[in-house]
Amino acid sequence: MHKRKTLQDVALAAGVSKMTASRALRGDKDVSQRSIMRVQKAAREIGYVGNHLASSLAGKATDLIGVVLPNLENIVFSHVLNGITETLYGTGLQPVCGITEYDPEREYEVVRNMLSWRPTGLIVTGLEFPADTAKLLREAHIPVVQIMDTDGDPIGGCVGFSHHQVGFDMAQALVQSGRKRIGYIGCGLGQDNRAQKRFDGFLAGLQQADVRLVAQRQDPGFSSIETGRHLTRALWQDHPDLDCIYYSNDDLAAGGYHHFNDLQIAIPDQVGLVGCNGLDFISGVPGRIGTTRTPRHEIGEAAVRMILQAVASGAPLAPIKQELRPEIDLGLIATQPPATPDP
Amino acid sequence: MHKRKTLQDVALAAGVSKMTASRALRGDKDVSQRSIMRVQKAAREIGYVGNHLASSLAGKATDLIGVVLPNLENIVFSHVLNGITETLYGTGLQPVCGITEYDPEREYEVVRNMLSWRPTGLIVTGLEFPADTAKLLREAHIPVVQIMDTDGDPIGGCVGFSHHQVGFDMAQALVQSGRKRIGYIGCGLGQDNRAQKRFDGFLAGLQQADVRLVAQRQDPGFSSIETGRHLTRALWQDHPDLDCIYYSNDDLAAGGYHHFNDLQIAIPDQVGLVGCNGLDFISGVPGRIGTTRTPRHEIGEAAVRMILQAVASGAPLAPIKQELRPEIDLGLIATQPPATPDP
DNA sequence: CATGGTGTCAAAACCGGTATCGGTACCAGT
DNA sequence: ACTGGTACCGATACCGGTTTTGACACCATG
Repeated sequence: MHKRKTLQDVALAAGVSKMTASRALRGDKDVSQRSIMRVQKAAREIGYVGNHLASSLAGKATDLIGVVLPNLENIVFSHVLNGITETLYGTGLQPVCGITEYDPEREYEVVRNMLSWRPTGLIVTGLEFPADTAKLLREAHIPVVQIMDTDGDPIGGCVGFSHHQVGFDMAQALVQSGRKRIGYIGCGLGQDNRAQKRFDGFLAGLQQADVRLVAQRQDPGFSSIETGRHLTRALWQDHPDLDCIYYSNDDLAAGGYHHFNDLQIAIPDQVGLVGCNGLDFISGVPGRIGTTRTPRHEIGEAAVRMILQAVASGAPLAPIKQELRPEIDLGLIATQPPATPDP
Repeated sequence: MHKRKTLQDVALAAGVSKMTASRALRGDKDVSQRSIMRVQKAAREIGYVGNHLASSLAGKATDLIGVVLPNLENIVFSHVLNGITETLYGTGLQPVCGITEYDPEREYEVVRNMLSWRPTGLIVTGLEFPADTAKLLREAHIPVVQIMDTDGDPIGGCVGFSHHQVGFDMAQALVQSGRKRIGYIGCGLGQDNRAQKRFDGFLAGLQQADVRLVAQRQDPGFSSIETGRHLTRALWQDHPDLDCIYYSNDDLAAGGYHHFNDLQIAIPDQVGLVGCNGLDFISGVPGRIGTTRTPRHEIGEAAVRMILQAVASGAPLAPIKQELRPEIDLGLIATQPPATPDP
């Protein structure tokens, strides 16, 4: 077994005590310039790499920010994580990421595991948690920020947007632009309650406008372009009179886009497609697919800022909601009425 | 300041010693069933959450696997990370992820920071490292696995594929399928030397087939569908006689696809598009865009297995390469000769 | 010259666990 | 009754840093 270099070794090599070496490396005061030089030189020469375990244990505070996300295949969360990472860069803090796969049990384990590293702050996804997980978060005594969703009561800080509102607004916008025969295609509703909230809001929006949802297709699995294509085919076969389809996200909408493209059905003239998230794909076909541009990167940023502020002030994070308004982009749907307008 | 519950508190509440409590919670032997029950009950009641810092420091081994990736916006690396996470799940080990943004200096910091957590193993991206970073890796005395690339000499384990070969094979395949007037579009060549390797291999493959690259367009930034569209427009304006474009990745190819779609130029009849990675988008337009399907999830899996094996055997990881062959899929290009064949 | 402040450093206590080792208590064998 | 083995438990010494405390040298001041 190899014996790693320790601070003691550095001190020995530099001819000072452990303490002085520690202070010198951390840039503490009360160390002579001469000692600093010698310690740094010694550390470099013997290839010393500090031990975060020891320093964090002794210092009672780590430089970790726990981030709990449901999934990383979904690029939405990658973007959030990126926002977090970028904002954290340079602050001396570091993100540690845990994945739950939308599994509450796994989520509990991940949160617990995070907390056992005594992080400085914690960012978790969503507002709803099982009782035991919520207990952990409440009693963590560190700043906790819940992200992505604002439809509910946060435990600590909260940054995101209302998915219900997003669905509602989109329904209203579609009806206003003249679409009346609207279908819905969604994925993973059982696991992802935010998609469910959007759908609920969408239905509420339609109802308020006195428009009925013509039909829907749902799939329990993860969303993908492929799935979007299949569901669209199925829905269209039964309801070729639709003038608009609302998808629970952009991946599915992209699948629909390809399907209608193959059929040479004009988008959005004959049928309008609307997704959610404003992914790269959407800007690849400018104006063709409507979407709600969600501020993913910004959510990551805001969450970090909330934590930084709480850490700086030393006060625990009170339940505060920060609402970031997503932006609806109907693209060409906004300007082009459906090809076969309602009588 | 709030005082966190410690093992001592649990022990006190359970009426046993700290040691017994420790053993009971970890499922060590030499503890009576009665003590186990009482300790577990006490721990639950006072809401005890272990301290990984302390246990790792005392136990001389963490349950961490460091993962160093250049970027997470790029879904390729998300997939790798997912493969790692999934394979690690249930082993008791946990991934910690660091992002370098292709910046060597930042990479050094990230690796150093990782090592300071004394992880059980380390997974890093790529084969080439600056001298100081390489030194860190060599002297880490833990299993190090380098992923994504096999064109070079690894420090420890190595899982990936040859990007040179991928480019080379694609060139050969395209020429064999009858494409002769070939252009190239790429991104971020300065930072991402794997894209550069593919390009080099591609050129070598063309040369061997006695075909000259007609033209190329490159952009220093990150790849995106938008960028692919712009570069394609630019390239096509100057060279409307191309019968094939090779893109450094699928995002760019998707941009090209949209561009030609708008122009109503037949794909792949008039111009064939080929990317790299086999992303979801490609299967969304089946057969229309060629690609090289890279085993991203598998790379993550294999890297973890290498580390697990090294940990189990206790031996340091010798420089071993594991080559995973990507799979070329030309789609319709394979069966449809270009519309205006070479005379 | 005594006094006190300042800059520099080292010894010791401590952070919250685990490894080690040496005890008890209890039972079976003789 | 004595021995030996086994199951269980706890005191103690760490792990590798940081914080605290205090000592010492040096200088300026009254």
